[in-house]
Amino acid sequence: MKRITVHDVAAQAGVSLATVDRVLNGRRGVSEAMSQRVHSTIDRLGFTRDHFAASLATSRRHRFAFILPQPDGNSFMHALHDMVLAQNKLLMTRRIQLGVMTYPAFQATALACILESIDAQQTDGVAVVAVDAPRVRAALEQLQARGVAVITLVSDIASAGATPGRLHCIAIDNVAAGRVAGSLIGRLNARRAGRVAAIAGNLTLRDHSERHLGFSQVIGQEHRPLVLLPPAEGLDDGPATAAIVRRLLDTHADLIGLYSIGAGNRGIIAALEQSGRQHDIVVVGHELTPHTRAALLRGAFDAVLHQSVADEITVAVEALRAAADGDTGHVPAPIRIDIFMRDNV
Amino acid sequence: MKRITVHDVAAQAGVSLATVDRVLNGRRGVSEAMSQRVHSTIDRLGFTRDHFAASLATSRRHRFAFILPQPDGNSFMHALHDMVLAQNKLLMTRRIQLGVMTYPAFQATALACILESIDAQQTDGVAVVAVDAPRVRAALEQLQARGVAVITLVSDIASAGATPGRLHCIAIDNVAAGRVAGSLIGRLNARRAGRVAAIAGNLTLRDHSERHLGFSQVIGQEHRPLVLLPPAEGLDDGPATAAIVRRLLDTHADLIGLYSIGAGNRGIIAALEQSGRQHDIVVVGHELTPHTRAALLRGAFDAVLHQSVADEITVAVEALRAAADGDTGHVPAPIRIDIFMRDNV
DNA sequence: CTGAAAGCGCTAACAA
DNA sequence: TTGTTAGCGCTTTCAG
Repeated sequence: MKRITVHDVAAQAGVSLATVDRVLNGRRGVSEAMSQRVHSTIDRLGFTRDHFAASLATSRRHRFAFILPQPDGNSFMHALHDMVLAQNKLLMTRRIQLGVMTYPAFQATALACILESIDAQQTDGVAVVAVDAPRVRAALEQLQARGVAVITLVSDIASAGATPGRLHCIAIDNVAAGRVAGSLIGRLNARRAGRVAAIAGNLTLRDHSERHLGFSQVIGQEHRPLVLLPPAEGLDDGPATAAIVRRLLDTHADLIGLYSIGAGNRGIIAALEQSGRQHDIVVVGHELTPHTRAALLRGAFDAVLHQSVADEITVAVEALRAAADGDTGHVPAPIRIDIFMRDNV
Repeated sequence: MKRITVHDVAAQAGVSLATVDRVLNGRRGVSEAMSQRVHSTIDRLGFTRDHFAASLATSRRHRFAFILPQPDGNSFMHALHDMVLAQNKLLMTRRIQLGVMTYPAFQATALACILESIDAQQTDGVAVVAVDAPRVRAALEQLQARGVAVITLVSDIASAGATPGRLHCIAIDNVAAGRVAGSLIGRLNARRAGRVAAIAGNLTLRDHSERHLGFSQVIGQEHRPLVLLPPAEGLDDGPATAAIVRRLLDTHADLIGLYSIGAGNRGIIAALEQSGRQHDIVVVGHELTPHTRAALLRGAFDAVLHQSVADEITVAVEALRAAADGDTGHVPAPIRIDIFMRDNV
């Protein structure tokens, strides 16, 4: 019960190894007749290419750059950062090297500068947590023109016109996430009326604005007893979000729902718990971190919407590898919106 | 910028390839001094073993058997079945072969017979959706004694005594899942009182009984306005579960919560929608299938708890491979409890 | 206990 | 257009 190899195929088809290889990899330089013959013996023998041998023979290496905002106090970005480094260790054995570069959060110019400085010779692909700005978009198109595969991660850029600016966007469906938050806050407040608020980091980020869109759709259309306040921006900063929450609590005695669209959850949790009103307000946030997890367990948060950092890195690397190997037609797996509540954290 | 290979390590350490290989794979027959020397040069040079070459050189193949209940009308089991076959195609290229065997659902004896008939020579590992019964347990221990790696999938067996009966259990935390269901039904019924019911397939299955345990804990301890009815068993059968639901609806005008612990969701959905009371009752079920998904979108179901079939197969295969390669110390990744609601399906 | 040499199955120069 | 031939980096006999 031996394995069927290219040798067997070559012998059976009466051709050489090289011909089999050409057919197998769809390379040109094979006559139609030969190609047919090889193909038919391939599936007559039930041959399947050995992935390990193939990878060994092509001594190809890949270098991918991950460009992320500086984590600062942002646990999610911190986790993303760490996960890239962790994956890098594992991927070494598979001939893939990951590098990380960071830019100050929200700073389109800084991000663009980094993108513009990337050496296309040294880099096969780039995954970027994008800031949606013209210069960033231009830099990404430039990179693609120089043969670097580009995907956005977590937050996308606008795709105006014909050229998409990036190959894929690896992220959750943020409008849907906002809708989930809206439904949760609406339904957990069933038979109750009052105001609800949403706090974003920065509404120029596409992920934040998309979440807000979905949220306001659901609250506005399906939960009429709830009144949505105008969105606030806390720049993903703990003290800033805490101040916003304190102001909301002071101003609105009837606040019964709060959606934390971005980061800065530590500030939100602190301000809520200081007020003692955390159990009267349904709170939904994003990204499971030690802080949001603890808040869920204490009942300060009611749900946390999450995107698996591990999945995102895996899918991103896979997409970059496919692109670098010229495998068009690769469709990256969608990233699930995970809902965490007290009992499944 | 060449890759560092075993040759480099051997040369630098002044030993032969074979010696490097021995220390690399922790094989015996190397003096302590040699071992030290090789180890130090390995991390001096920052050598990492090339996964592809290693796999190619060891022409090892693995055959794993998946033993599942017959899907019949059970969409989840059907998906599991299909996923094993799909993964089998992909894994062929990685020298892993997956086989599927089925037994009539719930039938411990039939399952035991299959397990007892497995050829330990032909099989490196077994993943089984278990029925918890003494003879099944004995058969699994027997298999392990004959050198076959055994893991349970989705539903576990009791682990009495010292010998665990299986190496790992790849499944969600079913008690936690039941708790999530309880919290959802309790909280979505806030400020309301009434009865809630749970319908299992068969409470002798550990996954079903664990879910029921978690559910009754939360309802009993945290949602006092809700009264939990005794559990019903529908044998994962559509018509049977439909009949149960109809009886519940007739008997209890104040039914406001329903937890579908097992399968047979099609029957539950049909009976609910026939009654027209589906929007007055908070319904939580398990496993996202075309039917439960549609029910979520229509509002007949309020939430679906899900275990990713793809993840489970992947983790199971990885665990079996590790076991077959003698890699004790491998810890399989936990399976997440996914919560799906209308907007994130 | 250590070393030399022959593959694993596929790919890619280089010839023909 | 087709064939020949030498590896890719590691493992594994089989001698020493």
